[in-house]
Amino acid sequence: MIKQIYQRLFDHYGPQHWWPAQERFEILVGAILTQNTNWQNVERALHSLSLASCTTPEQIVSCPDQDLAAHIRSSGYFNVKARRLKAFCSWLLEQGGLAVLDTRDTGDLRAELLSVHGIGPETADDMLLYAFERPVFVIDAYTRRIFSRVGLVEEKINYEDLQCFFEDSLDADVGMFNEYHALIVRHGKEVCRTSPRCDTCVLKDLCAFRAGVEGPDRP
DNA sequence: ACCCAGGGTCATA
DNA sequence: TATGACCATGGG
Repeated sequence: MIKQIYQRLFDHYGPQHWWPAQERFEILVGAILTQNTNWQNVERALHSLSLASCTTPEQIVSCPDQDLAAHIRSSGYFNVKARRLKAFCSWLLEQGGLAVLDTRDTGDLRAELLSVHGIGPETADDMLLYAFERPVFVIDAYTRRIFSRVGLVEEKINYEDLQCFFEDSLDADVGMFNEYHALIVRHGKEVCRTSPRCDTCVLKDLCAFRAGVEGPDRP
């Protein structure tokens, strides 16, 4: 069923070409900036960082807090995210850079990322999948919403359990994990929002909701 | 005027 | 361990 849903989303939306960034470090920065934030606002912040020549770990750690916060202003939570960016960049530098981290075991790397201030499970997994190209399935609010709505998992399922649900059901394929998560976000943005609009949904027949009619076991 | 967005931390009970 | 407050901009 999980593979069939992937096929349907892919057939309907096509390839999403994620992560929308050019350099690996930009992916890592974007993963922090996009926390609970629209990607369009993140792009402005990334552009602003670029204009300010604040595009390397060294430049970010040496940038005054006030200035860094100003550069990423458009991405929201700018004081919080400025501190998180600095924490991540100083960690990255003390680890010896990306090339060193590339040699690390995926499980160890994930645990170390989670130990950095401001990096939680989703941000860590974004980094692991899209920047380190490890076969880790990214979970987000859309994933939980879509897959509980089609009745495959409980609505309150926790992050790790939902992640295992995907990773146990699918081949560990980085390219497919990349596309699947991107498709879930795309689908979530277009159709499956907080209030169901299943009339135009590709997963219409699977969803507990129907257009204008509630499912029998749903409030 | 509302609600939401590609979360995470910290303080409380 | 489990909720709730908090962070904050920009678009619909």
